[in-house]
Amino acid sequence: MRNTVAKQEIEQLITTSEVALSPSEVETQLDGLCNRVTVYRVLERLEKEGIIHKFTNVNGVLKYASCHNCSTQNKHHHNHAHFNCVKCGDVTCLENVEPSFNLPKGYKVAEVNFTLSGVCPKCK
Amino acid sequence: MRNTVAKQEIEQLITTSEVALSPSEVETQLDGLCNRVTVYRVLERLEKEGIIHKFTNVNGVLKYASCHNCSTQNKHHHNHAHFNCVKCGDVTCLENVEPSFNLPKGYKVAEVNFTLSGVCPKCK
DNA sequence: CTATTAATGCAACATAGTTGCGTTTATAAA
DNA sequence: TTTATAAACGCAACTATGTTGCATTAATAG
Ligand SMILES: [Mn+2]
Ligand SMILES: [Mn+2]
Ligand SMILES: [Zn+2]
Ligand SMILES: [Zn+2]
Repeated sequence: MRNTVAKQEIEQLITTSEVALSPSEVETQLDGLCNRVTVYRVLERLEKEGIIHKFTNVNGVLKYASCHNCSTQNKHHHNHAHFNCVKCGDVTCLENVEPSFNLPKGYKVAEVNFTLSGVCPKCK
Repeated sequence: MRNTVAKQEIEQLITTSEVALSPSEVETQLDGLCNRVTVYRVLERLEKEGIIHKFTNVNGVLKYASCHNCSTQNKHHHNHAHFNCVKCGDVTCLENVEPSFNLPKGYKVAEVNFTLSGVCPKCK
């Protein structure tokens, strides 16, 4: 994995962001630093390295946020909730909120996507 | 709300389906009965009437499934889990699986999207 | 410094979903 | 039964999101 300018900038952007970002939001904030396609590819790379994680927002749009205890070795574990505020539009990780649930016999879970929408504390 | 052919067929299709359907899957199964745009519009109408409910699948694609205790009066309540089998591709409602979780103070939840992916009992 | 190949840019494509507008048709009133 | 009305529809055009192939550029190992 080469340490390119695009990679550095995008990593910086996401790890310092308070909110989760979509590829198009990343592209906008980079303001022409690199091509749209490169944004997608770099985000994919960063995810493989365990630096960021992705999830599908309530509306179906892909979002990325930084990881806290992941790496290429330690596989991603992101069963935590994500919250989408309908007022400010912010989408944030709720790292400490993990849903508990009981599946019927026979289901084997690989991935959990738990997304909430509503009003965040800032907008309340 | 007028009782059109397209509406009847689409309602039939979804309420008798064992799995949740995306607009394009509905379109395919209708085999040219109506326009693609009409599919989207009818699905929206059926949802407003409390006949079907929608959710965002793990991959971000919209899915619809029939409701069991909803109506225009009784608002939608669909906090139940949805399961996406990575082998057969089926997406199903797990009506009896509702996640429990504790949010930090100040969050007001409006919608819950809880989607699981993995292997279903049939494919195990 | 040079060779290798990962990473990039570009163009073209694919899929999902939306919008405006003129036409059709379900329904209720005459 | 006929007619008027607006809900529903079809079509075309558009936006957003994401992907792929291929030629070019540039990070890095030797
Ligand atoms: Mn997260
Ligand atoms: Mn359901
Ligand atoms: Zn907010
Ligand atoms: Zn299956």
